[in-house]
Amino acid sequence: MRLTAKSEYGLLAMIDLACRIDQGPVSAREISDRQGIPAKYLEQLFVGLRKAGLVGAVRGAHGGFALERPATDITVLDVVEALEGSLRPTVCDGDRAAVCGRGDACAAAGVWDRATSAVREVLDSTTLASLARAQEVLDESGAARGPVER
Amino acid sequence: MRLTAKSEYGLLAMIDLACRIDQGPVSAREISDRQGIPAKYLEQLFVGLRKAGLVGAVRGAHGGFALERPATDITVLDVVEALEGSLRPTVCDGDRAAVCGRGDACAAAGVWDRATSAVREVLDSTTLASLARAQEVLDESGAARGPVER
DNA sequence: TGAAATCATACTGTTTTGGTAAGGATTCCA
DNA sequence: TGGAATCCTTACCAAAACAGTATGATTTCA
Repeated sequence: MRLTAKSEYGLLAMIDLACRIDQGPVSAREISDRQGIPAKYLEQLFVGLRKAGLVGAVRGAHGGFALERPATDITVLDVVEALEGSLRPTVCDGDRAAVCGRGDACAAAGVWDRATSAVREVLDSTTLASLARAQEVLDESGAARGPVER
Repeated sequence: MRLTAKSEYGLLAMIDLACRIDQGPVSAREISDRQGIPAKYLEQLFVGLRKAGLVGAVRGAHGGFALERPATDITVLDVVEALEGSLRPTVCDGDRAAVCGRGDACAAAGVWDRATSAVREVLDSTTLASLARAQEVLDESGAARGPVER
């Protein structure tokens, strides 16, 4: 169970797309500028997102990416697993269970499973739509107070 | 937020200790044999556990380690944080929040926070006492069915 | 055709991980 | 008193993961 920059960048990019669903394809370059994500790195992330069926790509000039499903049907878990692989316990999974020589008869394994399930539940119950809406509200109130300090 | 072999090994060792509270100090060597943990690596882990006040050490021949508090007062979170440091989101924490240039005005940050809180809650609501008890039950039923296959 | 954009693959410097090595310090027991 | 057992400390190391960069091919529009 690991959450790295891939998840962070990927989620920012997906929220960005969700905020612009009716504007046609959005280029990776545009998103990388807006979100402060290294351009070439973001390109790689979009490969994963596309292969997972979360975004569609339009190649060539004026191309870009767009959500392939409604934002209400894409969860944060979808994004994370597209980029980081299946979200399993990093400890005591698969072969590692053999470490303690107990297999199923290991009391510790249950704790890691419950922790992973708890994360999955949080990520799976949050949709891109709700995050995009929240971000728009934040942007509006921020704009009302003036530009963001950097 | 990362759970590595340190947490897995450390928790196994602590459960081992909790199952032997009334037997005086238990040596690292003994635990490493029983749990299949590299001996010298386990020694390092005990340094962290001792500095966190979770175990007490007795040096010299017939020395070893013992729980410093009742097993009912030690949670899995205590063990994990003693070994891995404070359990915070690995994404969008501290300086990383500056990545998106939004600071507090970032909708994504809330998701990572909720995920981390969910893990903390699971780990903090599980005590060594309950795990030790569960392990003893598993060991008994396993012993009744014969030796564990390896 | 040329610019804009995705797609694919390979490379790289840094950090983390999961140990190992070597020896020192302390305590018990014969 | 001298081992032997045990914890303590520090240093070292190889492999993997991470966070990008680099290069170039391919596709599309104007």
